[in-house]
Amino acid sequence: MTKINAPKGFVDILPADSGRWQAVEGVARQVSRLYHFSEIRTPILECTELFHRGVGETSDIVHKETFTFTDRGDESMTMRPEGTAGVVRAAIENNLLAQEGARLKVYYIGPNFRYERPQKGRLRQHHQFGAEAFGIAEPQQDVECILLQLDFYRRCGLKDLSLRLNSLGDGESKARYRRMLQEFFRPMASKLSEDSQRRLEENTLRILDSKDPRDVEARRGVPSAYEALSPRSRSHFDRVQQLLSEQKVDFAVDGMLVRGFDYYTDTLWEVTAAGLGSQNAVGGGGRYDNLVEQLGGRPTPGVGFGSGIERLLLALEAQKSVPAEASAPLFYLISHGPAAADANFVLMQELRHAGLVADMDLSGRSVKAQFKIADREQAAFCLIRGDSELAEKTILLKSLATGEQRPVPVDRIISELQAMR
RNA sequence: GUGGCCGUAGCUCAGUUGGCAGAGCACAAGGUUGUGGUCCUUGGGGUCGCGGGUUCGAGCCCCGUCGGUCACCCCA
Repeated sequence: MTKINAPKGFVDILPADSGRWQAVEGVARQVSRLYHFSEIRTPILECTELFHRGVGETSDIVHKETFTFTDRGDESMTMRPEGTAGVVRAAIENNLLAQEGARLKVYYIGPNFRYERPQKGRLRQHHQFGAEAFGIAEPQQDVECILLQLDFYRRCGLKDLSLRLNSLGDGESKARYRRMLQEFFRPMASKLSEDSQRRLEENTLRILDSKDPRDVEARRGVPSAYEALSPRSRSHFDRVQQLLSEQKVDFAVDGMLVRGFDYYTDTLWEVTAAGLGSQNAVGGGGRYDNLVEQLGGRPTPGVGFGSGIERLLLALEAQKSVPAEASAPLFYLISHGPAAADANFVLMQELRHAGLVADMDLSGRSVKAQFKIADREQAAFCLIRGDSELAEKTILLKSLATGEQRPVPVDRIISELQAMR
């Protein structure tokens, strides 16, 4: 039989790693609760139309990176490439934003799918912790989302991160800036990279964050987005910065920061971290005041972020602070002979019912082998029984840390163990 | 979609001008007839990614292919 592998860019999260995932997810849930965001779980599969209307036809993510297929009913379906569009769809569909003045603060943890070539920090299935806040257009809401995201990193122990901020303004400001850029770049179009020459008409803003040296050179003296901002967008962005400063948050305004979704308006931000390789963004977000209306809801402002779990774990690993969930001590039962093994199998279940983590060998291995397993599994204590203990109605309690052992009457063993837990 | 690098034991890797496929770790048994970690002995493990070609002979050379990885594009 030929071996079957996971699809390219899809990876297993193995027992050796799942503790780290649980730790990080635990922090996400805890910090979300503190900021009074509630969990929402939306489907992984959505109608393709949602992402075309939401994320945008011209964005690369929808244009060439979606897992899209036709289902048995001839409907075009797409594995979600990001979290926001589905959340907005769900909020509209379930009338969570139907009332005037409706507010909604939600978070999610789950997988996203993008058909790309894998590299360090990039997979075809990756996981994000994200949060979205609807109904508040004030800059305070942008800042609350940023603070939530940074607090998440802080509680995970992530150091060495930097927050970059930009504003492309509302729809009119964005269109104005786009025209300014086209006028700026057109006279020197031939000096741009091939990609950027194409972008000039289709996706002008993207020229700003190109890494190609020719583009870096060409955009010297390029007008900043701030110049194109409407007075309202300008004061919104100023206020966001002011509020962040009041919170003593370090940030840098980066006029070259552009993000991949078409729906962003006004504020957008990105957090980068050390140790991630070339793909160094650990999370990013922004405001999307037109998205709810675009997807058929009542006009409702929104702002939120998404943060990559894999990249966070990579960054934590690089800085050598590996999160781990505190684990309860393991009690490993050791049997000499089949009669003791039978008795221990019964006792093991009593330990578990008493809330103690217990395990034992079920394959009749030698006592020595059982001890080796207990050691490998990092058991805290061994409970040892043979014929003589059975006769005396005792069991030996041995600490694997100190090597000390003493007999304990079987009918008192559970209360003894609970006392030292 | 494009480019660089890498595929040999469960893991990390050696393998000389083409000449009997190896080491360390891990795993198993024993040293100790009822006691782990350290130590010693022994043992099981291989389609050298796959398919062709050159050759008396290929892990090694050539062609193709698949997979992995890093980078570009783009993004978490």
